[in-house]
Amino acid sequence: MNNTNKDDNLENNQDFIREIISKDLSDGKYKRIITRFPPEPNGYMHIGHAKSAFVNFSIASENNGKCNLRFDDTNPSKEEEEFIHAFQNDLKWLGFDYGNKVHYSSDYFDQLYSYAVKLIEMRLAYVCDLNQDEIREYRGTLTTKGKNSPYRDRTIEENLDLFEQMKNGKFKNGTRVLRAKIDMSSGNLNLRDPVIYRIMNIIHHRTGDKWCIYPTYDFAHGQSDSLEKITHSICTVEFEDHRPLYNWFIDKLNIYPSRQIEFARLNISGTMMSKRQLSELVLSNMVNGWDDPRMPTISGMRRRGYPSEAILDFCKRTSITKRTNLVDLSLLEHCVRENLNKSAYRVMAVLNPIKVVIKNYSNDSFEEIDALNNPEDPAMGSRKVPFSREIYIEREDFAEIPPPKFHRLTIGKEVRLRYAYIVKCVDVIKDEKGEVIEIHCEYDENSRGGKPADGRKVRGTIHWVSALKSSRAEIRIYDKLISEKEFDEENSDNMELNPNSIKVLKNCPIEISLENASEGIHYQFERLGYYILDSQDTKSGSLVFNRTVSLRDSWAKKSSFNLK
RNA sequence: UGGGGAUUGGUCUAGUGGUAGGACAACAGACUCUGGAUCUGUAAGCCGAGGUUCGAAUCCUCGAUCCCCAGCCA
Repeated sequence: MNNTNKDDNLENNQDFIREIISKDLSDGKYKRIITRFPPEPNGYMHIGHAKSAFVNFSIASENNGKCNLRFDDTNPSKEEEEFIHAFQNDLKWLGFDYGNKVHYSSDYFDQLYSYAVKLIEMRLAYVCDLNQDEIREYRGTLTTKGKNSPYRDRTIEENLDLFEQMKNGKFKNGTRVLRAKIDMSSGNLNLRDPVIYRIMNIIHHRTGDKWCIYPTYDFAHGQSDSLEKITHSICTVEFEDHRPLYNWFIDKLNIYPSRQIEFARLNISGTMMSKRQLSELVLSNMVNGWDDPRMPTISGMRRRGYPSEAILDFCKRTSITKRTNLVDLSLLEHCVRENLNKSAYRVMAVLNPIKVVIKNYSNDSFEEIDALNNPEDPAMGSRKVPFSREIYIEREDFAEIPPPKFHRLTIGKEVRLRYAYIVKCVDVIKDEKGEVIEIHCEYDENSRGGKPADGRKVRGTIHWVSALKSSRAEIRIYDKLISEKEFDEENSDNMELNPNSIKVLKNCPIEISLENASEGIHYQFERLGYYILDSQDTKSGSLVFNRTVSLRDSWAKKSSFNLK
């Protein structure tokens, strides 16, 4: 019984946010939980967003509540329609249900404007004529207090009039702002009379030219939460010191009290998660668009072949805390492999081919060998793979002078060609430089299917592709985007990609059944890794495969011989 | 004497005064027609110093280190 309890506890482990919510529910504070996922449409959705969406959507659904998708579109200078569509597409692909209503902060521009007027009327906001530099000067520094703006004590009437003129486009960009009147001596800089409306003569993607003043994040986010009756507004820790401001507006405006709760953002080794850096990669063409398979974007991962279930599983495994973290990429890859191992079709392809001639096999014929589509799941059936006198194998699978414990092909030794025959290497042919260019073997005709008739053990099994009857493909191998473990956010000189982040192999022999490969199907190239057809660059007759992730390779690690 | 947050094996995390547990990574072995998968095992941790207590990762005190904040970005 103790054991049972212990197991239950382990499974029901609650993070601190779920604890808060459970308590709020049991205290009767709320009847129904409403969360929100509030991306700014200024880039594509990435795995960090996915984590946040996962937290918000799953907490809502666990409690029979709902989660609103809300685009935080208060800054028309950065936001674009394209990103809104892309986000919705990615969200759907991941399986998040945001119902049929999409919310926008811009839905509340009218309401927000009247909140601002209300604040002015309460003497809690004022129009400030200081320019940007002056505002910064007056704000003080981290260790010194700020001082009051000379415009802080304008009359309500004057403020109302000026604010209306701001709205009516009477002033140029940057000449005036509306500020909340709080406390210029606060230790929290967010409370030193924060700007809540700024003049921007820019067309908004949804409201067009209706507005030339736009609310800032601080003035829009909390009130939008409140208007949607969001019970728990979950965001990342860098907003922690905005919370007093968030609460200040709710309090002064006397509106529905949403509660902001912060948790640490997700970081993954070998990649970067900042929207700024990611868009820089795209804009500078350092990568090939937002859906470049090396990108940590959802569209990049999809194109690379990461299944949505694996991404969700990863989000679930990286739990919710406030600590700064750097999750090892290997956890994500583990989730991907675990998912794909069960579902991917096995096929054979050779990345670095060398020709093998089977001297005692008839020259002019080929035969069809049965091969399992997935040994993990016999229900996935089998297929025919053509076998012939000339085949390709992986260069790494042959060694003239084998290192210790080498279970592959070497002169005088036997190896099994997967699903086909046992072959023994009898000779090699070298070029002028002494490099092996062709391997000569003899096959055991009584080992069809890979089973020697006399039952002898053959330790090594290698993959192969018929030279007579096969196809060709371009294969793209990816590695981590950046080589440094972490790198400086602000220093863009540091934006150096891992030079090996992509490797393109052309004209690789692949099993002929792959000519019918279709988009979105996951394949395991046996002994190599998981691959998927590239959705952008595959044309009929010219196949391009992306490596999703390699198979774990305990030999490569062990063997200094094989180190690349 | 600015404000806010955090600190458990290499990494992520559980623990809420009573044997520090899990996952990833690593290592060793078993098994195997994928050196895959699977299985078994090994190593590895409470930031530090005091205190309270029969007993402290947990409570108290002092200290250390790291992260965030000086956008009219979010």
